Amino acid sequence: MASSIPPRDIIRILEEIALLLELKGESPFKSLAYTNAARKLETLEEDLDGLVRRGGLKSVRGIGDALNRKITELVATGRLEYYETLKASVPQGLLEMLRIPGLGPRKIRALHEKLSIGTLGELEYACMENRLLELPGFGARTQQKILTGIEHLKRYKERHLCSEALEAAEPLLAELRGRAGVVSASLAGSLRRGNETVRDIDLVAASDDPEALSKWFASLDGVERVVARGATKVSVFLKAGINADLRIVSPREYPFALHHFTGSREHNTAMRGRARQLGIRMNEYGLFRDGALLPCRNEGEVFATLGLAWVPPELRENTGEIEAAATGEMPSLVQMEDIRGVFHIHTTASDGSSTLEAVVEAAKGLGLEYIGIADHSESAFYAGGLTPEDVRKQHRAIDALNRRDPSFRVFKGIEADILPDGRLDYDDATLESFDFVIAAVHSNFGMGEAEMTRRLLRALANRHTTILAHPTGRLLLAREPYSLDLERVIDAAAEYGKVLELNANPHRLDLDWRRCKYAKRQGVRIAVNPDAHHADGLADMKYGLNIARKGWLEAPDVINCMGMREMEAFLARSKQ
DNA sequence: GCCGTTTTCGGCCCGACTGTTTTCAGTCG
Repeated sequence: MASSIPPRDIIRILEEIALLLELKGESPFKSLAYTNAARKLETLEEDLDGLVRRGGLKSVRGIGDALNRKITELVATGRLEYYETLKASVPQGLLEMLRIPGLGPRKIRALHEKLSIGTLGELEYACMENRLLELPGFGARTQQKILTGIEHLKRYKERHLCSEALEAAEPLLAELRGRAGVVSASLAGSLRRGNETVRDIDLVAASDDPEALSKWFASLDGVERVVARGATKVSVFLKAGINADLRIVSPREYPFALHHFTGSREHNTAMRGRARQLGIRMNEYGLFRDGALLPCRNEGEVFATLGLAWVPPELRENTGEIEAAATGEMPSLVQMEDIRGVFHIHTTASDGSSTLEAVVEAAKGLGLEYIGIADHSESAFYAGGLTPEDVRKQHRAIDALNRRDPSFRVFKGIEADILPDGRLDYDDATLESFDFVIAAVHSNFGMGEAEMTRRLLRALANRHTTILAHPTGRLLLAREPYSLDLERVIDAAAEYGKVLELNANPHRLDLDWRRCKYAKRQGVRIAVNPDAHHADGLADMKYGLNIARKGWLEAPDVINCMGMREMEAFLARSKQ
């Protein structure tokens, strides 16, 4: 029984059912059950097909009889009759309307039932004719807000790369921290949790004069307009094209608020559940036993009060971090200071814009001990791929550099195209001449799952392959991953002792953090690679490190943490 | 739709803000 549908489509369908149920006015708890189930599947560590086959789905907490049947039907047939019937009974436009801020399922239902509005276009037109004013609960401001929201949907995407959000958020945070009267301030939300894409910027600040701070924040230079402003919360839309929410709390409340607004919601719910077991009520204002506050000076004490070790924000997704914090098994996550060298760097020899010498200097400036050059291979003519003659020339240049400075090592590598049949695009003699080979798919993305998986398995089986680059080929917010059986690819990497790349470019961040834990458990090591096309691109390592941490990786899991000598031995060994 | 050391029925996290009301419903996180 091979699945005809990728797990991410099943997750999407469950999420859509949740929204459709809300739009139909069904019990919000029923809708929540679907959202929770989607969430469970998303963080499932076992292969979904296998789980369904052995009937283990039902043992997943949050999946009962009904969801078990529905997910099984999806896996087996690729379709779900319940979903199709449900979908057909709700106009597609209503789903789109959920993306308008201030419009939720109930208001949308009213619009549909009372004014027969079924599309965004109809909604916009009705607003312009002032027809929303007829409805109870709607007024002129709501109507204007909806019009603005529609305008927005047209102008901006709803999600942002973490890199872009950070670029907008960091100056705000710096201004906040520099402001007199601000005792503490921090990023919060998905940005603090290190997610690859975010919806908005969340900030938390401690101050004894919230009114003044809120007013000042709303008037900052980067603010295009104020969305909402109350005593404890300011929401602004930035000129950078992203929303920023600032929560202002008292210094006493700060640790609790920081934890609360960092989330994730799933993590918070689980934390509250744990608190309740201990007879403690938990909310953004504090931990309370019998109504009395249990004071905490920082987040660490909040966790400690619940008998937990501090959980790094990246892990707060309720995927086992609370259990680990309870049993003293919290991983010691990899950090920038552990990084001794980086691979996957392009130079002017192919499509990079910095010379070999420039990237070497940049890497030394960052305190690295070694780098691995990996320009494109011959069949990547779009990127100026290297002919075997170009390769020999580059190797002579690298040898000269290594002779000049024995304290820093430049490894000779290549980003070799994986041809559609899974072969690498150089002959054995050329492949043999590199210290390492990064195998990568850059063409024929559209092949089916079985064929793509075979292609990657063959590339991994190649004795010259050291690292598999950007394993799924996704471009965040732009291109879906190619279809492949990633579990099998990870398993094969484990079997052949190959390294998987965690591409640190903020557009990729591929391998996905949700799969890192599985790779780690299979014993696969990860290379966090900047895929730099310019010396400045080395700075992208910070995004890759975020994701590695989010994937529970520790220094021994990441090959970049090896020192130069250890790396020389490792590469020599992997060539045999 | 899920779940159970108080429960197989009756809960399901909960508080702030907005806009429309004149005490509250809807939305959001």
